Amino acid sequence: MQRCAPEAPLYEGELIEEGALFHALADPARLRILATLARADDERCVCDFTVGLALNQSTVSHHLKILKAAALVIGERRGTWGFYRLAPGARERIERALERTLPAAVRA
Amino acid sequence: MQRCAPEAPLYEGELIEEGALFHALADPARLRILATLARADDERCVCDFTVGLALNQSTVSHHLKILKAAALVIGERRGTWGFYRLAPGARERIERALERTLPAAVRA
DNA sequence: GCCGTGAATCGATGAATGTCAATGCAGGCC
DNA sequence: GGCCTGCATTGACATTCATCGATTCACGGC
Repeated sequence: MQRCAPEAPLYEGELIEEGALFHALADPARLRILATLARADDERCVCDFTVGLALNQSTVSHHLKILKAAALVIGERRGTWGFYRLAPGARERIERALERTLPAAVRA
Repeated sequence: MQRCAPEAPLYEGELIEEGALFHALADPARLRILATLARADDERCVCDFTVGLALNQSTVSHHLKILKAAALVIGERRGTWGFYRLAPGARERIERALERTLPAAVRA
């Protein structure tokens, strides 16, 4: 392969963390969970999602685990029920990841 | 299963399109391509990515196809070489998808 | 036309993922 | 204690995906 330009290094960052964060957002079921929590302003029971999404209970639990691993939600268990809420600063973390990838400020 | 609350519908939108958009961002190689294009302010040759990323040429082409399908980049072929640039409004589309999912304005 | 070159496409393969059924676990209630 | 209930975890399975090698395609130069 011959070069079409003398030199052209590309962005050096690895963006592994950003990829993992966006990956957690790459599923409609997880997005609906996040959208619901964002509009709730308080916690929601796990059974809400089991009923609302047309998904098995174990599948819902699986998605919640992924969202928790990505630090987008926080979960708490009280008695028999489990409650989840949006993690503080969840949107800000996504916005920062987006800013690191596609800076809004036009380049030099 | 018994309900922990009398009624609790969840977010009604399907968020399929948003999921597909975030999926395009859910890979470090694609993020590096986007980050490079965002900082370039003009087009970049495909061979740049083939050299820069430690990936096969066909793999790079595959990722570029995904980014193009997500309308995040636009590609053009001039002669033997192929050139890609960031699609106008790419960042805005992502921000709107984020806004639909996690509205910044606090809820009613 | 015939090569050479860069990029796109095809086919295959191994890994990761979403989903469900079954099981395990912790807490409440009798 | 024994049982029920809601959630988490495990195992299995089908699908999707990232990656590569080989092939094909489009263009330029001879």
